[in-house]
Amino acid sequence: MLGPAINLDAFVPFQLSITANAVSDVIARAYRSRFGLRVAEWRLVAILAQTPDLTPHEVGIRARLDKITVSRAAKALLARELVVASENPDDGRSHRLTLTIAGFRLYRDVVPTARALEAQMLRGLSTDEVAQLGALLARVRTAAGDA
Amino acid sequence: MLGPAINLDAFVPFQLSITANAVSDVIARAYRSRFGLRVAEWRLVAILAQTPDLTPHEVGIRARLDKITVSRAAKALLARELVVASENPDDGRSHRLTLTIAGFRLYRDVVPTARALEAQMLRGLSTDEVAQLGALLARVRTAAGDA
DNA sequence: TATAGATAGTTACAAATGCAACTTAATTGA
DNA sequence: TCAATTAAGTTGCATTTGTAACTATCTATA
Repeated sequence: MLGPAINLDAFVPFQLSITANAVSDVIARAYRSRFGLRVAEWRLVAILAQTPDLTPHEVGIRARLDKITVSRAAKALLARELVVASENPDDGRSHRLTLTIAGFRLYRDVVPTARALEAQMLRGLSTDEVAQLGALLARVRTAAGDA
Repeated sequence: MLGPAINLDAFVPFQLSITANAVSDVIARAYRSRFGLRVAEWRLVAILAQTPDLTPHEVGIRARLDKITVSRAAKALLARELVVASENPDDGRSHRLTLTIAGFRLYRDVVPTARALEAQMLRGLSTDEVAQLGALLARVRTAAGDA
């Protein structure tokens, strides 16, 4: 072996992957079982709750989801009438997505769960440590070439 | 809305997910294109390089992979003769996995790439910050109920 | 020492994800 | 202005991943 072997447990990409998986497993199961939402759908809801009338393209940028995933998530939400699509006067290829009243209601119901799960995962971390974690992740993301 | 809305960008599970995805995209593509390995297969190789003669069950624990994923990864590595299976004298249901010479050679070839990718993602972080990130991730993992 | 229950691992099937091609519309620039 | 190129979004197909059921073996205990 030229150079030291790799101990997986000390390998940051591994740590990151297993942590994100552990967290997202818990969250994905909770959203699905309680609200019938996949994570991508939840992201759409959360984004549209803050900013209505976004195109799928704009949603994708904010949610960090590719266009196919946005398309499928939007399809599911449209079918459940949690979202409506309206014409986009600026671009005929596209349309604008907005939450319906039911969509907002769902969002309002999900938020406490989302907050509680986040709090559970961050229990034991101080406010400073949470901020540190966020900052470190942002720097890693940039270095990894966040697309 | 009861309580504040959720800003996805400030939501730790979201930050964690998009960071892990950004990192694992880069890594998965590199391993696959350069060595024909998926991430799970790479984990098996890395673990068996450190500790030979592990059962799939033991590999799964160390690699944080479920038994199906280990089974499939082992199948692929066995087919490429990067790994061999031998009888497990302690348990007839199981077997022991070990890297072949070719497996070790592959490992040796992958390590520099793995190190370089990790370094790229951690560029700009001090040694202390890397340690901090690792420690914070470990604590989040535990709180998320690392299975 | 039978036998019931649990565990290791694989296989078969279902669901989700990713890629490529397609449609429609906008943009560019002769 | 009118091709040629680019971009938004969707659909279909292939690959990947996850779930359930199954076989074989081990463990516990009556």
